[in-house]
Amino acid sequence: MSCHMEKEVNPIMNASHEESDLHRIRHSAAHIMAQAVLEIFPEGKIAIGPPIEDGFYYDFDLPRSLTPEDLAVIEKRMQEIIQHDYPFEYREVSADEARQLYKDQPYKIELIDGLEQGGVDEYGEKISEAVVISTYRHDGFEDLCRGPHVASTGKINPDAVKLLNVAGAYWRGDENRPMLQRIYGTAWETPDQLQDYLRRLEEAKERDHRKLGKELDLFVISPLVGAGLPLWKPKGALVRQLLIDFLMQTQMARGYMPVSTPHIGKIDLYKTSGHYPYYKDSQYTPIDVDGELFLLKPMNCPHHIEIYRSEMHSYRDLPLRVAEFGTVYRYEKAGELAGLTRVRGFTQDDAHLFVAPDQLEEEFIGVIDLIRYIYKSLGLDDFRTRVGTHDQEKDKWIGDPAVWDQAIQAIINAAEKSGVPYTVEEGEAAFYGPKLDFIFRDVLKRDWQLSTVQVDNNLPARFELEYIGADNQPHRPVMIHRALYGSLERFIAILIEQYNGAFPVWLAPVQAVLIPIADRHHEYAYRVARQLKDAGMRVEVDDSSNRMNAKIRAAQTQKIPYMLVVGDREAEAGAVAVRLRSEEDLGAKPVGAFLAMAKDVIDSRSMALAPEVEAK
RNA sequence: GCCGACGUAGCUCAAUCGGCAGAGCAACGCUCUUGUAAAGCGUAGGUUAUGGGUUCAAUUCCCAUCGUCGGCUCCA
Repeated sequence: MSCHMEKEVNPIMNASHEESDLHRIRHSAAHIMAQAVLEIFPEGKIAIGPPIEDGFYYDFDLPRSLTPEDLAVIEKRMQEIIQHDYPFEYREVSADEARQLYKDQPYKIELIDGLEQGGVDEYGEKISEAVVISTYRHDGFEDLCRGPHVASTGKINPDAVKLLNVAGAYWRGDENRPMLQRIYGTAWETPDQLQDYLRRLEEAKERDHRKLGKELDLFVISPLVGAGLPLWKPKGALVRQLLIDFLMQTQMARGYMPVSTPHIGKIDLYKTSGHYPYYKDSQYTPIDVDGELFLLKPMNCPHHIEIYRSEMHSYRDLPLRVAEFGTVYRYEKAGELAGLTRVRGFTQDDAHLFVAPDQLEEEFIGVIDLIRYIYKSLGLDDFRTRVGTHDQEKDKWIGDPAVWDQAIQAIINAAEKSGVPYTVEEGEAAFYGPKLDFIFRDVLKRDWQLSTVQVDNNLPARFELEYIGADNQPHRPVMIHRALYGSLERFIAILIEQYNGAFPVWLAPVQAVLIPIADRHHEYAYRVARQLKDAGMRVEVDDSSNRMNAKIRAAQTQKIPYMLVVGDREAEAGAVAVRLRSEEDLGAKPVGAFLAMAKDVIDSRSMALAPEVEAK
């Protein structure tokens, strides 16, 4: 539930390309790999092996763990099989024939049972009726499969296939079932495409926020403090603070009011809210304070509600918007932690809007507008939105269906009027109400749910919230939970990767570095630095004994937007020689002219470093 | 939590079969006073993640713990 959870959307595979050549190649490569593995481990059991985005995998139950050396052997054997150019032969079999064929393969038997009963297909997806059971055979290997495949193994380019890694995976994705070994591979039409893909993987590694965070001194995670509890170093904390200030200022201009609440609260608070005990598993053990139990807060909403309840409200007060950068703590299993994207303590840019029911749509429009403004300011333009509605069939939601329908309609109307493209996805709602999520696709083509706007009629009821209407009667407000950055930690991780560490000037921890050529230029460099600092810029002087070239290299590595070289000529002219991190040389400029240009770039939150120069 | 890999100086990495723990960068000192991506020389820096075990001898082999990475599961 949520008060906006940081939910991550995994890379989505586009299912509509089943018939494509790449799909066939990858599916066929999976079969060939399974053959090669079974040749090495004749007693091995095979599970499933589908194509996926960028490649394929196959799951095995083997007598021992696979090593990287095994992968090399398997890959070599795959290439031989490919070169033999065995045809793929399709045939249909009855369930009994299939069971006979795979009598030593318990996972296949389970799949066959599923196919026969019309329950689930070989990928575990629901199918409505019994399907034809088919196999594909090449060389001596016959696998249960609906296809399609390439005509023969030789249609695959042996130099465009590569096995990548081994990983554990539960059979049927169920943690109560056996852990299998999954081999991931990638396959393309040409060796060039494979090389491109491998290069993309390398690039992703270079952009990784964990690597850049270290190199740029943004944050550190200390095992002594604890896993999943990041520490912000001065430069990272500065970026974080700038993002907080930007959003808070923007929000206040739009009628939000800042509030601030503590990190713990009585367990009774969460019992009233309904969060406890249903979400016990992701909460930490309660703290005993003089015999009374307190929880580290896993969400901010109950605290905010108590602020609302602390006084009487008139309909004239609504919408009432309270906002806080609130740090919450949630238990994540050790193996799930990852850099800043999955942590145990994180800060939400949380806001709760208390509105009259008839204000819902308009308030939603306002939130959508705010989100789009912030995204645009940060250069995040590749996103889509999703209206999450309740699952019609399951009993996973609470409340009056008519109220749900009203809320969904309000959200859709707001999306329509705002002109944001959206999809409606059943079953994606919070259990207490529908929501609108903003899903951002990053430079590495991964999808992340960033912003979420959720309608809640449940908490107002549980806490018996009221406002006095124009009719002098008490009425129940509707709550909107809203997070824009979501988790500040995750958001900054995404920004670091999006910018590849090169923050726009207004966000750059150091905006300019003065590079004196010789010691005799230090005094002038300090004077210019003082002038820029007085104007509000974040400036450093590199007064090390290094050569100018080394200073430039250091600044480039730190992705500092402006390098201001000062030597005899500049000192005499009252100028700075401006080099941009994008490697453009703007030449010498009077200090005042540089400052005016930089201030303009900063104040406008421009993504570019200078007018007429492209963002980089 | 589960499967697997890994953990050596602040950072990036070496160290043959179990036989004296090393380099580059960074730091510090000295020299050089420099014009758009790394000047030269020197100094210092280590309980090889932590704890235990095997051994004449452990960075190396074994066990446990902590942490990281790739996945799986989970993500209010």
